[in-house]
Amino acid sequence: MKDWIHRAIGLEALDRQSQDQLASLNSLNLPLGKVLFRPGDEVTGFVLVIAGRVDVYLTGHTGREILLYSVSPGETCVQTTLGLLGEEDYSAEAVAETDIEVVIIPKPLFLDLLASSAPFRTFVFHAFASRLQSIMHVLEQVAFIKVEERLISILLERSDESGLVHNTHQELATAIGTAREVVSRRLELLGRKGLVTLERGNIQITNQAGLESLIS
Amino acid sequence: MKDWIHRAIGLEALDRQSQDQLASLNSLNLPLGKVLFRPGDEVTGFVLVIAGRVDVYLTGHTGREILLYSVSPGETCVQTTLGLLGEEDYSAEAVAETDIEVVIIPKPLFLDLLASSAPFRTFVFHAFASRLQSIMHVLEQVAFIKVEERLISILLERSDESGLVHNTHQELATAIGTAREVVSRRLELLGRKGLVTLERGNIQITNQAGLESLIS
DNA sequence: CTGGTTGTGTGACCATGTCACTGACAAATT
DNA sequence: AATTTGTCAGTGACATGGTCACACAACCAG
Repeated sequence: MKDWIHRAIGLEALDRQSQDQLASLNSLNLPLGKVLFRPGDEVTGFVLVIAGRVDVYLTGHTGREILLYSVSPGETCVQTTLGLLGEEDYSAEAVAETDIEVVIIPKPLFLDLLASSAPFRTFVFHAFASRLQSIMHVLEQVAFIKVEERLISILLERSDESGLVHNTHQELATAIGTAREVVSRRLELLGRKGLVTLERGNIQITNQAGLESLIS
Repeated sequence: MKDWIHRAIGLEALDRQSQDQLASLNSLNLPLGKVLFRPGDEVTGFVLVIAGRVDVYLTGHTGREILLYSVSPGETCVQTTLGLLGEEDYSAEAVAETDIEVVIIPKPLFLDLLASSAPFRTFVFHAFASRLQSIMHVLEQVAFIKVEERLISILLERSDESGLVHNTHQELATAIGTAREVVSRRLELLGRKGLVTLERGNIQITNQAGLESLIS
């Protein structure tokens, strides 16, 4: 039994037979910054993240990007599933945000498992459902929620215990689907209100309660 | 064998056993305007549209709405699948845009079919995949494409042979995720350019080529 | 015909996205 | 140590888009 199966959160519940079928696959280690796929690439297998984090972005023709979702260990990239089931090529871009370890299940084995293993099916369906949910959430945010609110949410979400957010303005802008300048201006306003302090490359939250009171 | 199974595009390819299991269900006729579900409703079954059209909207807190997708005969509402598989309640609203005929497959039977019938599984997966794709398309439009372009697209898409679009400004606004006033203004501009003429309740395209030249 | 309802037009105003820069800072190189 | 290069952040000007508050016109039912 390959080590990665034990470490693949969500898969340890798999039936014996499926585990055996997966046992022949080896996991790959890839470095931070590695692009797993780009728009237009053909889908060749089902990507499962074992360790690290992969972010999936949608890119507009202007070059602006928006974060669709992050893939954590034990999760899969739905784009992949989409391609395998719907015969569509990728329309988004996936980038390793940390060093990562992934397993790629080739299309034939994937389809085979899907047909033969109820637990695997459940795993795939649930992944699918939760991604769709989260993409709808992104859509809701972009379509209906003001930048300030989205910005505050992402700041709170990404801050560590001491309230430090280690992100550039550009990264935050991408995460919430707006332009860098807009983030800069908003952050400056939040700074003036005494809620955050700014330095190159990171933002320090100085009044978390104050920020929380500004969102829904 | 119930009549609706013959008329359910996409399901006639189903295996015999599944058809038998479905045969006990009756289709429902519902009138235009009927709300199939609202945000927060619990998901009780898998909804399959046999005839007519159902539109699914996402509603923001401001009351503004955006069209996620339309469900045509033979298609299903993914929201439903999402709820059945992910245990989430509905987050969108589905409204019958015409008189409709639908079949509701109760959750237990749905799960049963999913486990036992490969064709049914394929059907569900493909529906799922294509919806996800289309929702990503909506997100892309809303996040990156200007209103004028989206408006022209929807006009061309909804015009009949003679170039008539039978929609109110509000309906168009909802379809592309903007406000009615914005549509009114844009249409007026298009009118001034001699590309369309406006009347209460519909828009007549007078220069299709001209419109087409304005989009990507 | 008349009052209610629905669809449209408009001005004002703020929020956001884009463009074109400037300057600040840091790491790598002379 | 000085210089170059690349990344980050700040800023003004401007166009587009979203919201609010109305006015008004067209339609429908009684």
